Amino acid sequence: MDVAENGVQLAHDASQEPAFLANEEFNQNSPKKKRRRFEHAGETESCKRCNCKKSKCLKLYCECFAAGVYCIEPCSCQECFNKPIHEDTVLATRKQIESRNPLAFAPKVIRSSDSVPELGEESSKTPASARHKRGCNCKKSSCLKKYCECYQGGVGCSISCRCEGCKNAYGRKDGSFIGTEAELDEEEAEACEKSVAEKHQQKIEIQKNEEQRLDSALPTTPLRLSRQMVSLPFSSKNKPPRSSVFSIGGSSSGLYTSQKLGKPNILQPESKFERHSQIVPEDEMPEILQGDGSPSTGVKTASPNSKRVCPPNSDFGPSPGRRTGRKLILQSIPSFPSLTPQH
DNA sequence: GAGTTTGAAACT
DNA sequence: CAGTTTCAAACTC
Repeated sequence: MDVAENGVQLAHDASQEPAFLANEEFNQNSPKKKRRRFEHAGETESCKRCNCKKSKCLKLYCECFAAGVYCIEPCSCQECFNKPIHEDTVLATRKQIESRNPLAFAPKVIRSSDSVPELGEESSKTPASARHKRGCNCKKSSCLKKYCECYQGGVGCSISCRCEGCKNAYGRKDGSFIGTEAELDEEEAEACEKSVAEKHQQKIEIQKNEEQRLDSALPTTPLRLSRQMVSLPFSSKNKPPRSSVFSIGGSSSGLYTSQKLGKPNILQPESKFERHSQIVPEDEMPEILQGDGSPSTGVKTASPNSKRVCPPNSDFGPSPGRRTGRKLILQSIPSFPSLTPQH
């Protein structure tokens, strides 16, 4: 039924709406440019976008919407309402969803190196350095495919999962770690590993450095925010920064950021995340975690091929923003900023 | 590329 | 809260 309608009622609240994405209006309704995920081919620029047909991109089914970003050109969605033009609808809908589930837009994968929200106990058992917020409910995939949100996020299953026959390579529900991440790396590890395995194993050092910086700022905050969906490659290509370049858009970071600083952050106790988004100068640092992070550090990724895959949510939640080339780290954006109950 | 499978999200 | 339906991604052919 009408999602839009329902949402509208709340719309007035949207007045606070932050800057969503910068945008103009991109009708990408053209079904022609169907571009699935980054599959194998165009990992370069088209990392991933949604392909919604019925949800109008106003439900969590839509990855863009779920991630808190507007749909942009590469999307192949139809009847998309997840655009700046329909800002109020989007915000209203989000509110509605959040009212139902406050954590709906929170990062699904929570890095719990040290601070585990609630599943603290198992955190010690699970090897993975992160955990899925709600846990999966897989029955047939054995948590070995991307159907599994835990697996997809590169994290192990935890007791919160209700999966059956869990074989999650990143860590099973029962705590038995399959151990060898090596296993992973054969497969798509290439993709994810960059975020996961690699991180855990090789780049520990770098990670430390980085994390110190980032984490220090946000101890508990999921980094998922660091979505670097920048399509900067245009810099030289001169591709018109179609509004869609959400990201650095100056005012908008790509997420529907409502920067109400005083908001009660559910996950983030500290309300002081200013949007000092640390933007990594792309000129200098193309990709931090990417693997090729910095040659100088020497800790580079082990992957022979420097294929940069853009994991949907490598380690931080499904981020539509793939690390295309450079990354913009906005650590400050509240994960589910958008609409916090203003009361 | 079309069709199938899968599990989250949404709905009842 | 549990069962069912809807949905879009992941996957297979």
